[in-house]
Amino acid sequence: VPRPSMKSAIVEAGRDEFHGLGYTATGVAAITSRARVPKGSFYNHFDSKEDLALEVLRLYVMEQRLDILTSAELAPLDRVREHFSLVARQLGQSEPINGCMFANFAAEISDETPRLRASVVEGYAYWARLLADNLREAAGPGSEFDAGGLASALIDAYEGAAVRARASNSREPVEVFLTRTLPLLLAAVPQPS
Amino acid sequence: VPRPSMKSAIVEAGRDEFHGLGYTATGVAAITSRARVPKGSFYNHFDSKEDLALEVLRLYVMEQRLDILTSAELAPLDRVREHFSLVARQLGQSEPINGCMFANFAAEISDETPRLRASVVEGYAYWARLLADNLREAAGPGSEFDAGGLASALIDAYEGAAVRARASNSREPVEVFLTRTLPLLLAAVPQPS
Amino acid sequence: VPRPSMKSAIVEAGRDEFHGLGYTATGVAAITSRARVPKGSFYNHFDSKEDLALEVLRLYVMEQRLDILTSAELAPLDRVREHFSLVARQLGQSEPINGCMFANFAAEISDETPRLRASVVEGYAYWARLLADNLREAAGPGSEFDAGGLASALIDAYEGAAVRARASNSREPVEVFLTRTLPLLLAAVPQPS
Amino acid sequence: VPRPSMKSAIVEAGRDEFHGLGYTATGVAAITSRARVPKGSFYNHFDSKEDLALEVLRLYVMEQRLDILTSAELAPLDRVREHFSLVARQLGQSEPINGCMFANFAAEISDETPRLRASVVEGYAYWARLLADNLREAAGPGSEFDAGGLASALIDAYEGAAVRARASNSREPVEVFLTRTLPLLLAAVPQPS
DNA sequence: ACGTGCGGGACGCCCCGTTCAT
DNA sequence: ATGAACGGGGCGTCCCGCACGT
Repeated sequence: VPRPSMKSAIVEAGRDEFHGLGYTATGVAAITSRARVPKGSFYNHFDSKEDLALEVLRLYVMEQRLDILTSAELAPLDRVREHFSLVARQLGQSEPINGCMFANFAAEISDETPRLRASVVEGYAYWARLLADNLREAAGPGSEFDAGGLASALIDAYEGAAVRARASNSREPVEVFLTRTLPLLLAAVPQPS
Repeated sequence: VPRPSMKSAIVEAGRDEFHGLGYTATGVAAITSRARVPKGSFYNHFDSKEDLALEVLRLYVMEQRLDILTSAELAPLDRVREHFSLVARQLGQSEPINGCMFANFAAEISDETPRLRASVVEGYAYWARLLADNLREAAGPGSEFDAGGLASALIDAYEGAAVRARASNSREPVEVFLTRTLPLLLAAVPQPS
Repeated sequence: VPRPSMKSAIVEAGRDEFHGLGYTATGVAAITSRARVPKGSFYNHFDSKEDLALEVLRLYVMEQRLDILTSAELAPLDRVREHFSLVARQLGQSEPINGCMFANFAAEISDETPRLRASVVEGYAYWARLLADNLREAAGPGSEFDAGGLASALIDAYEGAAVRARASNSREPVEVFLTRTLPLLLAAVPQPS
Repeated sequence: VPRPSMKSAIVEAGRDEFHGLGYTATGVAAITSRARVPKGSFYNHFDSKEDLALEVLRLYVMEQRLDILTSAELAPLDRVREHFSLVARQLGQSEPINGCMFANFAAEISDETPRLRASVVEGYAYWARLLADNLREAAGPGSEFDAGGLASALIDAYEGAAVRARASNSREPVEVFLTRTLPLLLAAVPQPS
């Protein structure tokens, strides 16, 4: 069986088109065409283009190396470093550089797509929670420390690098994030004595 | 002198629509409707929607408080702090929060709009240059210091906060940036003894 | 009985509109309106207005009484006479007189519509070939005779009458062609002794 | 002053654009652009695009070598031969071949442009009258002979060759007309004994 | 009972021929 | 004499629903 199912083909095609062109600029026809699926068949699997985007975002979260943030084999801060190192390198590998799908969606979101907005916000929250847990663990018990704020700061810095990399189609922002921003921010984690 | 030009009305309407809905999702009809001009008048002033966006971006740069970055009355680092404080506060004032236009465009850019991409990249470069000049001046002569890298880091962090604020329609990312990220990054500027 | 497709309605409406107003002056909206189909349905069946015109031309060829040119019951020259008699009479029957679709398209053709040009040229060549075959057969074997040239001359004379009839909305050019030009040109066919 | 006046520049530009693209496909903007004339200035000189076309047609008649048809130095039939020889050669010289403007307009004409139709019909009638006069003179007094019919036949044959030449962008129809059709038709003129 | 070709109308960006006010 | 206003329309595409065919 060459294709497991038509639905997954649509999801993959939608993911790639959304990533490259953006949500609004991507048409349903472009998705079904890329997926080699009959045009009218789209709405058997998804109620709307927005529903497909929701599914795409859900899978995108699972593809990010969030599992590393709970790895038992690494120290908390090493998990964070390794996680960002992997996703940032991955960000700069595609040609052209399409940025982070969360940032791209976040920039396109408006009141027209409330479920998309909710999904993005939830994704950010989930990501921030995982990061904050590690930061808090690294700081050790008893230390007064806004782990949530620092987690958000890390995400923001990464997302900003992602959009700038997309716009310039350059890996330079990725390098800046990894060598400059990430170490500076992680240095703010109080070390247990 | 012919009739009073409606060009400025078109530009303002375009700026607001682009900021709120995004470049792709904004139709020319929505722009002319908001500007209260007939549809056909649009193309007397702009050859295409992309050309209007270029003009909107050009004006957006001029509206950002970049002048503060060359203020003679402030110390270099204070200029940077004041600049980001103003633009970040401004970012969080609109209702809903529409983010930074540069980040929004950056996330929508693809090979379909090469002139838009060039304009965004140029805008980032100009901004980074102004920031780097101040950081270098603050570090003092003779100090080994990658001012350009730190300037890019500052921009990335701000832009990431902007997109997250837009997605969540929340001022929290702005606060995180001002209270967390900005001080941490500026602390990396070496102080002249 | 298959579901009544709207494609044929579109083709017929396109044929009539093209014939009456010309290719450029006919809008897709006018076609769909005459065919009583929604606008978006047009592009389910044709990729462009030019593609519809190609189909219309194809069918137009089939509607011309070219079959008479291969009739087994007539002598070669009688086939030619009968063919032109039928198409010329048909030309003058519509109200108003819309001319020959080939001539009309030929006059509108430019580099903007290369496929249309190719189709018209091919149609002329096909027509000329059928005519030349009859002329050659009428001349008998062994006679030195430019059948192709005379076939083109016949076509040209007919097409000229068609455009003049269209312009003047008069049947007079048709009569001139049938009573004057056609006999004179056919008299040039050498008779086998 | 490089240009005698703006009006003549508009007329020349209109003539060339109409000839190349056709009346409907030619926009007023294309005309003023080619004429290097301000766009809004068009309607100072012409009440409408149709009025410009009327003027273009009027001048087109004057540019055809109709004067030869009244030349005192040639025999009547030689005048006709020379006239068609000149206009046909001229027809095949431009690159691409744009056909005869009369035929092109005739094919585009509909009830939407009644004045254009009247002008084309009048032009044909004038042309036919000049030709018929020569044919009648060549036939000599007292001969029963439909000079008007033959003149129309000549025009039709020429016009048909013109449209076919335009469509195919080939000089072959011109040659066919000159070497085939024209001699055959002129042979029908009765010679005075 | 499912999967899809086609229907369906609103809308995309852009340009039309024309008139107005300066 | 002209640059802009003006509204309607150009062709093509949007996202989506329906009803038929297997």
